[in-house]
Amino acid sequence: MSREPQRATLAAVAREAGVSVPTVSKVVNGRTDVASETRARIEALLVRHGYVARGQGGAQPVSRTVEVVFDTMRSPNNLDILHGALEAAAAEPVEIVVGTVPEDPLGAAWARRMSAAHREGLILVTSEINTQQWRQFAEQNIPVVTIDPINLPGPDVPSVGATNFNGGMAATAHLLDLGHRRIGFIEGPPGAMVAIARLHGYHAALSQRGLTGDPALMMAGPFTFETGFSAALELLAREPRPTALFASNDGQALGAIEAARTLGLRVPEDVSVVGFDDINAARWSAPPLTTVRQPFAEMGRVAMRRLLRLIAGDELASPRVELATQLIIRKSTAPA
Amino acid sequence: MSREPQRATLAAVAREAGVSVPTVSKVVNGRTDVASETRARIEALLVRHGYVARGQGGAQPVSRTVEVVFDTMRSPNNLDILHGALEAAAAEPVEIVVGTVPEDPLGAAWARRMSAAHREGLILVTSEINTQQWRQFAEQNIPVVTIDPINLPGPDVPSVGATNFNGGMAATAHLLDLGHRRIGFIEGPPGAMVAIARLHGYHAALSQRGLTGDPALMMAGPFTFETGFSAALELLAREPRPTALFASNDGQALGAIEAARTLGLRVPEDVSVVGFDDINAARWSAPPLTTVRQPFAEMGRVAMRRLLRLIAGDELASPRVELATQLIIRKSTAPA
DNA sequence: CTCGGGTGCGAAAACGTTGCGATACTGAAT
DNA sequence: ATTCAGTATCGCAACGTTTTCGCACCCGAG
Repeated sequence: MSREPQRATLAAVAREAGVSVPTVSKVVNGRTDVASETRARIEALLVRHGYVARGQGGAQPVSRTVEVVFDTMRSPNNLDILHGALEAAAAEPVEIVVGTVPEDPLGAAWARRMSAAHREGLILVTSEINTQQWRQFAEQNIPVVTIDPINLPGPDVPSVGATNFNGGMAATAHLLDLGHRRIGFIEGPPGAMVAIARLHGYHAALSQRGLTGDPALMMAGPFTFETGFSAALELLAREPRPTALFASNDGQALGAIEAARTLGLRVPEDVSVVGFDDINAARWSAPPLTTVRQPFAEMGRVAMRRLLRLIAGDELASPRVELATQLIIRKSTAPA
Repeated sequence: MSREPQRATLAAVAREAGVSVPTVSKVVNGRTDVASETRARIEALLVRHGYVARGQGGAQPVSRTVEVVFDTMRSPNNLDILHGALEAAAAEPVEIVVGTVPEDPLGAAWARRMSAAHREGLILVTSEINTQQWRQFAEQNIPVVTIDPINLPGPDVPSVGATNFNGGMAATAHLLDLGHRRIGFIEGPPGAMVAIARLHGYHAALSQRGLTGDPALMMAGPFTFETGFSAALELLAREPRPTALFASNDGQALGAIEAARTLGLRVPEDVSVVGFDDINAARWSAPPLTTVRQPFAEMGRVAMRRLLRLIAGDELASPRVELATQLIIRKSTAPA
């Protein structure tokens, strides 16, 4: 076994600075008989070694942690969310424990475990939260902030999301402006709030121009490439063929582009495609995908900041915050 | 392993920790007269032995944590690595604190902070580690496992990677088998070990057939789409034009495809393109990218399992482990 | 009584502080 | 140029303080 772990000590600093222990001590105590150049060098090393005076070591720098829980580790969006959350947490500083939704999210064990581990709060990403869980965390005094909750949480549950409705409207309006009238819509998984909001944005943009969506131009499924592919195959077989497709996320949209290619249709000449999220692959696809950008990193930042405020005991003026989405027009859309 | 018939006892923990029974007792009872380093060591052993106080049967869930530190939160590979690490950690169970490389990674403060926070180990992803840091963590008795370290770490530093050399060879051999002879190579950032290994695999495959790489067909740069784009623009302007490009990662490869398109060249009819990593976007690109798959999730799993073994006090038979890469042939390569 | 565990206390080590002297350097007087 | 007093800088050694940990002893259950 190697030797004991050692904490910051004057001797270590002295050795590295090439001076004696007393000299370092004099720097710490603000004595004057140290050359300013030596003093500067030692002070830098003191910081680097994280030296703390022995007496006041009692104020234990107990590390603070919050937990960030994802429903899945597969969505690339989650990395950006985590990135933003990390940035915001670094300012406090608070550390982040990552996890996935536990096996039995309904039991009280989850909240108790977090309490026992001294987690100060929880950010729940694209997951479900029901009133029972919410109460359990409240009982343990653990604030919870959700990001894009799957279900519609209670009105008290703080949540951070994006303007999915506006984004859906903007994308649809963009297609309408280009002259498209038959716009196929690939819905997200049934019940997911973000998907529902996008769908309603689609409808809202249509009805704003006195149009109504054709139920025959709707397909639903999970947020996957495969869903987009198969849904687009069906939608593009409708007569008359839709001239544009709006997919509920980028994975679906890229699948739709692939489906169009399979059918011998050119994007955007024969059919325009719009996605949602603006993942990396959207920028790199052929053609580059017109899509609605979600500010994932910013959502992570905001969620963390709100959680930290809740931990500090502040009240949130509004439990729900929606960050602006932005329509990014690339090459997958063209006039009808 | 020796027999462990008895319930965990203070004496056993004390013996293994090299302290007296009373000292362990003091840790259990939260006395203050125990050095924090000693306390951390004993606490870890208590958890590992599954010690439960005599009176209360209920096992108190003391949370154990390890830290996973990334150099950047932008690489999509990192999410898969984290995913695998989480799976392996869940089995123990151990929780994962994520972080990024601190401002001053050279100072001893990092190791000391981790020790103070009772982190039991560290996984360092695509980062640099030098002898000094390695010693500092060793001094704190914090095992470190690296994943794809940027530099060539000391021979003692445990590291997990992929067979980058073999992958580079396999991809190049694939192109050679298709009849390509002028194969442009887009290198990774200078100094990165993974990039160097891929480059050498390329050279090895060439020389195996008695060929040598043309220095005029080499371009280097970061692992980005933009690097791939601009490098490919230059490479494809060479005379005679290379019939294939091998990029050191998928981002570069997708940039190269875009560059080919810009020049009016068809992929794969006019130029074949191979990437490295097999990110999602590779499957979804047009055409789908032939690439060398790295088992990122598996790398995360293996790294975590090795770290947990080091924490348990086991020795690793071999500090370096390379997991197999796999050539995924899609549609971006064709006969010359 | 034995075994597992808890605790007061003392000793030793670790850590930091301080007085003082050694050394080098400066600048002015010789 | 040399000397020499003055000063800045820093280490030595001794000292004071706190931390740490085991010994010895205690308790309670079986």
